[in-house]
Amino acid sequence: MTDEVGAQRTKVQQIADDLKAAIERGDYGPGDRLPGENALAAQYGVASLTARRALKVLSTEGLVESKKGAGARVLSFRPIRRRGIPRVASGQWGSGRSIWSADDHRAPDVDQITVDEDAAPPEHVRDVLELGPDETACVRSRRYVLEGRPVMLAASYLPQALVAGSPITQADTGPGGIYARLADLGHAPTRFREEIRVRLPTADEAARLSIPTDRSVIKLARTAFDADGRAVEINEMTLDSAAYVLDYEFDA
Amino acid sequence: MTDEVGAQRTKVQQIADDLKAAIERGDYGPGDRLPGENALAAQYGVASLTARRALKVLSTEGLVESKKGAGARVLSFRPIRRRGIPRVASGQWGSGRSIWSADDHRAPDVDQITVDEDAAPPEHVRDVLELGPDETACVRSRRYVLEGRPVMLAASYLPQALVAGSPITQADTGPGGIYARLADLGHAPTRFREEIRVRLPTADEAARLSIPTDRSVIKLARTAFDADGRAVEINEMTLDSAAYVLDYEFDA
DNA sequence: CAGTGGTCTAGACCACCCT
DNA sequence: GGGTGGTCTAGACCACTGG
Repeated sequence: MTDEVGAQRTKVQQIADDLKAAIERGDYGPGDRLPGENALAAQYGVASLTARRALKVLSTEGLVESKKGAGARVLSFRPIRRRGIPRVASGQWGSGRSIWSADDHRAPDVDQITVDEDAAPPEHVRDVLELGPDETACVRSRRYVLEGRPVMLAASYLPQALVAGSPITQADTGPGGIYARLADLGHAPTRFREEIRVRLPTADEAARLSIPTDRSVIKLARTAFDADGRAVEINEMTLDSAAYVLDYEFDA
Repeated sequence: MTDEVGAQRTKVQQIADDLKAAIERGDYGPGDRLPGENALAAQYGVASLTARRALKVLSTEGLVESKKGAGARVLSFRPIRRRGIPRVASGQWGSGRSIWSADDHRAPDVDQITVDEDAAPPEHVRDVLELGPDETACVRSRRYVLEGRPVMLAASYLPQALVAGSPITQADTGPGGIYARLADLGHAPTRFREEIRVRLPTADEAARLSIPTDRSVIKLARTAFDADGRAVEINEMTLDSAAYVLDYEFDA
């Protein structure tokens, strides 16, 4: 007996596991359509709602994409590797193998770009940036799309008083991006903190990322500090949790 | 107009948002029982299944705990901050201090401890540890429980040939833990890589963590390299995604 | 033992896709 | 227009909790 206490499978899980195994075996390749809920219901002798819930599991996990009129189609899943700490002297360590295969080097498209002056940024942003009661923030928002698939939302907050008049308030920040411009202003980032949480997306996040509402997103907040220890930027990122592998490499 | 394309709310979302707002307002404090599905169904004029799905959203998010005979009770949510980098910095593990004391100030209990010789570790573990076809791995598995709530599973893999006969193969590894013993063996970890993924739990993981099957877990794989660049340990952690904030701090 | 949530069935209406 | 998934209703049985 291989029964595990508490690990008893429901019908939904049974069917979902079967489908996953079939995909893994290659019975269904990328772009192929899985059996519909009615076909599955007939095949397994269950109600169609039960079959649907099994399909829903796969779409929540990001293995398939379910569209209304069409069926559930298998996605070609190639996670993106995001290196949190830039490589320095990578030579000998570059050969260390990683646990999960994932891709680098694919440049995403960027759209939905907005640059605004925000008089009322979130409270935690005000706190970390140490904004006075009348101070505003410069907010740079954008969306990253890889191979037609939205994978990340990002919103950078900077003290408006610090960046007013600089290219940071323009759509195009020039070579080197925001950090190079902060350096021009005498506030080059020297230290970073990244904080990671996982939660369900808001309705708006789910819509902009084109993910089901029960697919988790990774909230990744990076704070940049200048040499004086002042927080000069907060970048709040929202990642499709099925699309990313995060990577941090550091010395003891 | 504040209409957002694709952000239209379903009844389930409406009810779930109302309940969340009520909890946030303090209408329901930690330990309080939310209205049952029948009460909600009557109150909103919807089917009980619809009300249940709203409650399910909250339990997926970790705001409440739903038990069969009892209702859905509000949890006191205090996420654990796990500092990725200082917690393994040298000096922390040489001094007999436990790794967890570098984290929050709350020390978890550890149970479900097993130490085994595993002849067939997962393929990616074989690869990274560069195990030969006949080599085995030492697997140290345990579960961390904080304030009665399971929050993390962990399994460390080490080359059996490297650690055979050392305290690493014992339940109690002595002061400083695994890393201090690896240092005794001349393979002190000098560099670490942490890789982070998010996915749905397996039935077994969900059972051991006592979380619903649709609550995501964070898979955190830490690889430790010695001075020669050899991978000497892989620690595969499985975190309740609602219980943790991960934190990485580093210089530019 | 009454009430609860967990799972499942049977069937409905709608919006959307594809042919 | 037929088939699909998304949402919802109405009702059933079971396992478990609590008084």
